[in-house]
Amino acid sequence: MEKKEKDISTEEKIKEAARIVFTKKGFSGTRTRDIAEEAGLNLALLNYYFRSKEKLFHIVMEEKFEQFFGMVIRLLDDESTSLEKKVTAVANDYIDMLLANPDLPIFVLSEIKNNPAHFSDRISGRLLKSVFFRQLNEVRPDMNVFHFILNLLSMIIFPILAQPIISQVGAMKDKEFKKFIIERKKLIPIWFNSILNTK
Amino acid sequence: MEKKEKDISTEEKIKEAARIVFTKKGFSGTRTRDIAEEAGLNLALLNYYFRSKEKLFHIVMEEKFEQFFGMVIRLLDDESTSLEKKVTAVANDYIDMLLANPDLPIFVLSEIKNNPAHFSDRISGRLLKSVFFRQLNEVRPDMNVFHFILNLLSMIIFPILAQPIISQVGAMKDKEFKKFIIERKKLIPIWFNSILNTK
DNA sequence: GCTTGTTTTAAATGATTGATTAAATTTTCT
DNA sequence: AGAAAATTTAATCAATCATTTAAAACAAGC
Repeated sequence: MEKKEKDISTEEKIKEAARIVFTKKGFSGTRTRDIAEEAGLNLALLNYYFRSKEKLFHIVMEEKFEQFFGMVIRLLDDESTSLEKKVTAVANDYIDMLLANPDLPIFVLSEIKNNPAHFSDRISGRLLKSVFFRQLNEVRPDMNVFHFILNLLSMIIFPILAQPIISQVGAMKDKEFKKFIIERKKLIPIWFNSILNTK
Repeated sequence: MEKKEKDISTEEKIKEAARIVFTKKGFSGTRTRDIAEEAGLNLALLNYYFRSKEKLFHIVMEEKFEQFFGMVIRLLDDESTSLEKKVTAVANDYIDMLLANPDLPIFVLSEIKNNPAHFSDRISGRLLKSVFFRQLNEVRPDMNVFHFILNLLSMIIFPILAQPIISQVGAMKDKEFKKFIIERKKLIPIWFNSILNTK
């Protein structure tokens, strides 16, 4: 008759399992059975709580897109911090978040690619015209600011995307890789500055 | 009784269609029917010429991995060119190749991620210990060369991965984007040098 | 403890998809 | 032309998968 309180609700268990499996395997690589199994629940419960695989996916996807873009947008669209502070903040916080969620970038990039409509206007509107853009434009009015922002994001995100290759090549073990990425927190602001000061 | 010469063989038609569909949708997102349709051929022909979806995929995947890694390895493992020449060569040739094959990077990264075993030793062996690595190490013995090579590849590859986002955000139209990427052929060697000269 | 509404389970259903088959057609060689 | 081989087609199979159903288990209020 009424909602009972458990340690964690079935609905939330399903969502959590869906987050894990969808981000790891993508929409088409995920079977609803994988999610039920990951959640330790009966398969029919997925359709009982969420009407379909698509609906459940949509919920997870919106969350993940917000996670991927939200932090970087908030950090870059801050009136109160300087350009330099922004770069170090993004390098520090964003790298930490990506290390904790290594499946996130490829998931977001893949799913936007096979269905750009997923990318809500709510997010896209905030990406352009951030304070960061204005500040960059003051320092280098001669140049397309997209080059710089893409350089920054490239240097942060790409190594995370490339980790499976780096592992497979045997270049680094997982522990080493993490140290390597954390090193970049310090280095990226330095590199970014030298790029910025190159005329 | 014997192989006949046609304008293009059925086998090659299937392979070409498989290249297109697999690189666009990945293994799990591709239905064998999609490939047959793309090739304008009957579904049964796929299993007649290639024994299964997996086998056909494997052929395409090996080709694509070679395309993705082969060029950059050849350019970087050349005894006869200087470090600077290598950077400009990679920026020029690799960007051209990626512009012609925009689906390639995300395909390779995704498929290696969900099945690292796909990544053959033949390729992985060549990636490390290229001449480029040795040359970089001479210039900056104080620093992990992986930082530099990843910076270079990041700046080249990531914007291609991000194109669907850039389009969706409305930041650039397709023509603009291409011009933007081509601009980077000139800029990346400059940036890379300033990174390299930063102590 | 009985009723009522909710949650969970097991089983089934129907659609999709990779793979096979057998017959038909075309090509190749003599 | 005619036999043999290769290619193509349509029909079908078998497995997988998302979704539905119906009944069972459970909780809450009286």
